[in-house]
Formats: sequence, C-alpha cells, structure tokens
Amino acid sequence: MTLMDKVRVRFAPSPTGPLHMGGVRTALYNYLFAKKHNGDFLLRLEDTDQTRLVPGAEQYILDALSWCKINIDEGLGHGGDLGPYKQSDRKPMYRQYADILLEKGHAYYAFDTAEELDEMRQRMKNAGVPSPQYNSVVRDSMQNSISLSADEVKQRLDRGDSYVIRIKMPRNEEVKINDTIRGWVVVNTNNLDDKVLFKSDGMPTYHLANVVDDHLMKISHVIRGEEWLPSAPLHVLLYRFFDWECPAFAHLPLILKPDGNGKLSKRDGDRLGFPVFPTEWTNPETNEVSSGYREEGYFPEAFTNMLAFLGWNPGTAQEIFSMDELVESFSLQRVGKAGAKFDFDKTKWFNQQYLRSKSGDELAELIHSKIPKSKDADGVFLAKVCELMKERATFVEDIWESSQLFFDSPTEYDEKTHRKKWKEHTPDILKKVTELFGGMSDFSAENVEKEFKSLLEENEWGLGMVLPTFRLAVTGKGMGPSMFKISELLGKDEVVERIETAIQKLS
RNA sequence: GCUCCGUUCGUCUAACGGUUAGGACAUUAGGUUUUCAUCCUAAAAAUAGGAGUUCGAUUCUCCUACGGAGUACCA
Repeated sequence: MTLMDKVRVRFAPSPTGPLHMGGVRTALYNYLFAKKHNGDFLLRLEDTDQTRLVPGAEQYILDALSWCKINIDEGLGHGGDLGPYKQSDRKPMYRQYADILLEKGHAYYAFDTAEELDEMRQRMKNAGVPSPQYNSVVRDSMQNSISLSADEVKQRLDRGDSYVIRIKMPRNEEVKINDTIRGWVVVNTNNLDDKVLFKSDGMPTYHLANVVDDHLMKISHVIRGEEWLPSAPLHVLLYRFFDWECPAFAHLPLILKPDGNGKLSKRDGDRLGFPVFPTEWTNPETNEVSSGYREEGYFPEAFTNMLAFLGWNPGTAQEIFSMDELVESFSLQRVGKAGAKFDFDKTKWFNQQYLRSKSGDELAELIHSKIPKSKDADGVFLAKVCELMKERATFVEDIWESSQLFFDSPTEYDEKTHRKKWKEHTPDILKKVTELFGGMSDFSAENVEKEFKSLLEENEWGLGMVLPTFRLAVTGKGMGPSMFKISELLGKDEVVERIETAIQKLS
C-alpha cells in the first residue's frame, strides 16, 4: 500500500463456536492499530465451511466484541459499501476469481474422489513420505485437468462430475514475505502443496476467500494469529497471480497455557479454573456452559487491558491503560514474537486496579441491582459502604458479599474470635461501651474513635482485647475495615442495639 | 518426518553492540493497621548451550537443544 491509502484492517472469525480470548486479542490489536492510524476496523465472517456452523456463534462474536468495547466501523451487523460481509452471502462472487486463475494457468480442475486421495496418501506413506501432499510430484498421476486430456476434462465437466479447483504451485520458487512483526520470511514453493481454492460445493476455501475479500474490501494490513504464517506464502502467491497489491502482514504470537506448553485451550480453563471466553457460552448441542469474564465479574476494561499486555508492551512502566491510551500507545513494532503464557493472577490484579479506581458512587451504581428491594438502601449510604469496602475487593461481588453487615445484623458470630477473645468480663466492658455511645451526640468515626479510646485508657483496658469483641458484637466477624468507620455508617442506635443483642447471645 | 516461527527472573516483559541486565504479577521478610485487605520498604529470582563477528555481545551470524505452529474439499 502507499502512504496515502487509508488503513483498513479486519477481524475475520469463523462462526464455529464462541470467541476464544486469543481471538479477542487478535480483534483488539486490529482495532487498536486501526484507531491509532485513523483507519477502519472491519468485521467479516468467514463461514465458507457450512458444515461447521454453530448456531449462536455469530451473535456471540458480535456481543463479545461489543462487551469488550471493540467497536466495529464496518462489516457484519454494521453496514458498509463493500459488503456483504459474510462470506456465505458472497458465494456467487468467488467463482469468477477462480476462473481467472484457471485461465491464467495458475489453477486447475481436480476430479479426485476422497477415496482416490486417501489411496494416494496411503501409497505415499508406504513409500516413506510422512505427510503426503497433492503437489507437482503426484499431480500428473491424479485425475485433474493437467493429467487428463482436454476432451476428457470437458466431458467430465459437461457430465457434471464433482470437482475442486486447485492452485498450481510453481516449482522451486522463493516466496518472500516481509512480516511486520517477524521480518523477512522466505519459503520455497517446493514445500507448498496444490491447495484447494474452490470446493466441490461451490464455496471457496479460506485461502481464496480471504485473499479475494481482503482485496475487494481494500484491506491494507492483515493482522492475524501465528497459525496463519505457514499459509501466508500461498496467499502472497495468490495476490501475485491476480496482479493485486499485497497488504502488509503481521502474524501475532499465540497465547499459551499457563502451565506447560501449547496453545491455550478451553480445556486449560476448565482444568485450572479460569474462563477462556469473554462472555458466557452455552453449547447448543450439549447445553454445557463455559464461563465468561463478564459473568465472573471482570470489567471489560480490565479484560482488554490484560489482553493488550499479552504480547505487547508500551516500553514504559505504565500498565493501566484505558482503551484510548492503548490506541494512543499501540504499535506493531512493540508486539513480541514469542508466545505468551496466560497469567490468571495478573488478570485478577488488573481487575482489582480498575475496581479501586472507581468511586464509591460508581460502585454503588453497579452494586445497586444486587440489593434486595426490601433493603432499599439509599445511594449515598451505599456509596460510602463501597468506598470503605473496595480496598479489600477484587470484584464488585466481593464488595457486596462483605457488605452484608451493613444491611443485616449478624446472625452468627465468628467462632474463633469468640473463643479466643470473649472473656468473662467482656459483657461488662461492652455494656460500658454502649453506655458511652448512648450518651454521644457526635457519632462520627473520628469522635467514636476518640471517645472509645479514652474509655479504654481510663479503665486500662487493652485495645487488642476490646476491639475484636466490639467487632464481633457488631459485625459477627473477626476481621474487616475500621470499626469506627463502620460505626459511623451504621449509626449509634444500630451499633448499640447490636452490641446488646450480642451480649445476650454470646454470654 | 518435513516446512515455518520462537527461546531474558516461576510468569508478562524492558534493555533495538557498552546497564550493578530494569519494571510488573506471584513468592518471602519487615513496617503500618485492633484484625484482614490496602499501602510502604526490602529480599530472592533470568539472558537455553556452543561456536563465530567485534575492542566489547541479551542484542548480529551459524550450529545444537528445547518449545510451538502448520502439514484437510477446517478456518
């Protein structure tokens, strides 16, 4: 592409199931790159294999990207002038391109049946070839328009015999790709095979379709997973055969499983207990549910921030990046070459950082829906509770769970604290505390602390002896935030009442 | 097997020929806190191995080892 051309990138998933977090990262990098260069981010559905369609997968992809705030400029579900953006809807467009290749002599008809192909592979294996290929060495011995006479080919075509169209891979030619992330990659065509471009069902294969569509949709940069690197030379050759300008290529490193080696898979998530999908997915066949980051309580910002750092880094110490900051800082030059092992602990850390950066008001808003109608807590109170509790939470859910004490008096008391701290004289001490509180008019945290401490001082009671029982009586727990702040939020009457109840129950 | 890609602390990574090889997560130890969490401080922790090129290699080249991906009428 020339410098004047607009940056246009695409994310082209296949609707064969839910979008894996590796796929989301590919989409994210495409999106960041596009936005960084004021370009377009397109979504195209690669559904040329109709047998592998999974109901709901298409909608899942749309929803998941939307949750991640990876906004689509053009494509599936978002309009655009170069559609349709679903390859099955483009079916009639592909044949003409296969014909061009046929005419130019870069492709040929192949009539081999599945049995004949199997037979060939078996024959080659017996001859000591580990992974047999349909290439120039076997080409002549197969049923195709190169080995067969023109008459025979015409006859078969007229008869309506089933056929595919294969690329005629040139002999002994070096194909060079300048990958933006990896530099020059050179492959000799002798190692490539005569890939099927056009299937017998009238659909193109991925290889033909992605090249044709990328060209037609004016894609400037192809940013995709490393698993495509081996077939990139084939794609480059196709651009050449069509006489089309080749987009720039960038092959992203894989996301690896946290332990051991290999690509991160759904099984790893099940085994190690973390989601591998952005949002929850129910397998329509088995009804098996796979957990999602959204449902597990992650902020989409935390999820995408974490994902951005799996393979990319800004070169500075900053780790928390808003989407806008990611756009600003992103560059393919700073994407690593090696696969990155997924780190679930770090993922939680990211979420914690985002949680803590939110105000009490924002958190109250998020938590509000969880509160039973009967409680009807007012927003100001809730915001204060959130502000107090957020320091010890990773998820919004944590806040809610640890905040029960603000809405219900304890029904049970921490057994360990009771056993270790609740002494014979404890009820008397706590009675004194209630008397003290009862006479106070200023029940602010500061004042409660001041009065409480001076009471202890006067009587020479240790803080470590009284405070845990005070906490136990009011919250039923052995740990938590400052008791003085809790007292302020609960209010004098509630605190006194809870202490009195506890004295009765625990003595 | 073959082709391609890769290899810095346990993990994510920085250092694009010259640094005591830096940061973050996790870990450990202190400190703060009534407690838990937070927070602060500190510690431990890496250039896969071998040849070259160079005054000097984490960085460039080659070999080995290890790992990964690909090798379908799947994407």
